[in-house]
Amino acid sequence: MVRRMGLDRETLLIAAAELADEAGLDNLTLSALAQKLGVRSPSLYNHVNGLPDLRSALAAYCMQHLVDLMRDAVIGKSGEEAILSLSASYLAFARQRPGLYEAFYKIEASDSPETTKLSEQLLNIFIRVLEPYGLGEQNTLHTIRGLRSFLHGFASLEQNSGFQMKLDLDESLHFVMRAFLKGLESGA
Amino acid sequence: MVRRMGLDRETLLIAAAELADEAGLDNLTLSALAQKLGVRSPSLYNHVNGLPDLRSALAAYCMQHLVDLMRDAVIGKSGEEAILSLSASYLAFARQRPGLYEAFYKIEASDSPETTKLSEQLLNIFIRVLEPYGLGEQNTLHTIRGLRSFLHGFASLEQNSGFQMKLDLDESLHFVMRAFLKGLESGA
DNA sequence: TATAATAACTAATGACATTAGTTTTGGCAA
DNA sequence: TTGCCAAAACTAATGTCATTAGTTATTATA
Repeated sequence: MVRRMGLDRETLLIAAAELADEAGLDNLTLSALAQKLGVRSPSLYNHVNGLPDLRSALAAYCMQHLVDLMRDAVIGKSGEEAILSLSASYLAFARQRPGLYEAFYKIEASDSPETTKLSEQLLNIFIRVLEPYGLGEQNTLHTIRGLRSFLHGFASLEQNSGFQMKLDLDESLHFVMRAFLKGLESGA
Repeated sequence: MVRRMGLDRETLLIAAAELADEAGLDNLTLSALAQKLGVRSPSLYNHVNGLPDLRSALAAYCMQHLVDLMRDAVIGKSGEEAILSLSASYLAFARQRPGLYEAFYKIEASDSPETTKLSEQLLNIFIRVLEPYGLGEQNTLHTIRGLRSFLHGFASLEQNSGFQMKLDLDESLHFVMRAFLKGLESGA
């Protein structure tokens, strides 16, 4: 049952992610990808349903990375330490894989069962990590929205050179996160 | 010196912004814009230096709106009230003009003297509004990075249907902002 | 009214994505 | 080993873009 010859979806995705990281998601074209893979571009349609499907697949691929990374980041940690570790990992990933991260946040809308499932897994990590704060259901969800917004916004501004100031990025992250968590503790 | 006939840059930008709002920035093509304006697409080059220039001009146009809006939002207000008002205005704008907002954050890098100037104006509004908190220079800048990240991330997730949960968006905004500001007050 | 500048136009090119139809190839059953 | 079938590659063609070059029309002003 296993095809030995030619491409498979996995290697195609890996190459696509590399291209996106190198040149930006906008420059990930089927032409360029085909060329990188030593193939004519219509051949890619045997593995991927056009450019939209490729981008959606990249988003899922990215989310899978993020889930693994973030689970790893909180092992053996709890409370503030866990949240800070998780945040730092998130931003480090966005820095290392800018094109892949771009694919993730330019889809975001759960456009496939796979991304929906991964979204839930991400959500659950946040919920678990916030348990020690005892915020209650509603406020936990508000808090998660806050954390996701902040992390995504920070990553996005970083990518688009939105931070011009000569000021250490990690210090900014740390300062802001500590302030927010302190506000949470003091009972919002 | 004033040309009476035909297009000018202003009406072109307004039409472009409308198109972007209706169909998303990706679907703002020179073809579509020309058609909307009753003109052939090469004619647009008399007013705009290709698509990249158009998008950059839209970004500046958006920033000008934002500066005006945010200045207006804090008139007669100070402290927490001013910051909450400013945040709400920012998000309201992103909701109302999604395509225009997209142009803004997909450029962001100060790619022209105009956007650089507008960036500084935006920055100064934040600085002024944070003065009552007496955070000192460094921490003020960290805080501004936090606010910008959060607001941008929130707007971006909202636009990409990143918030699936049945949970009021304005309440999330309010909860998160209050927690953060509380954390700031308690001396980070 | 004639001229110079401006802004529209047509035509052409090249990069894409995508589709249809054809050929090649490799696993598997006889 | 041989022949078949399905998968995956290919070529050819189409249509949509952005962009450039070169041409025509129009308007303000001298």
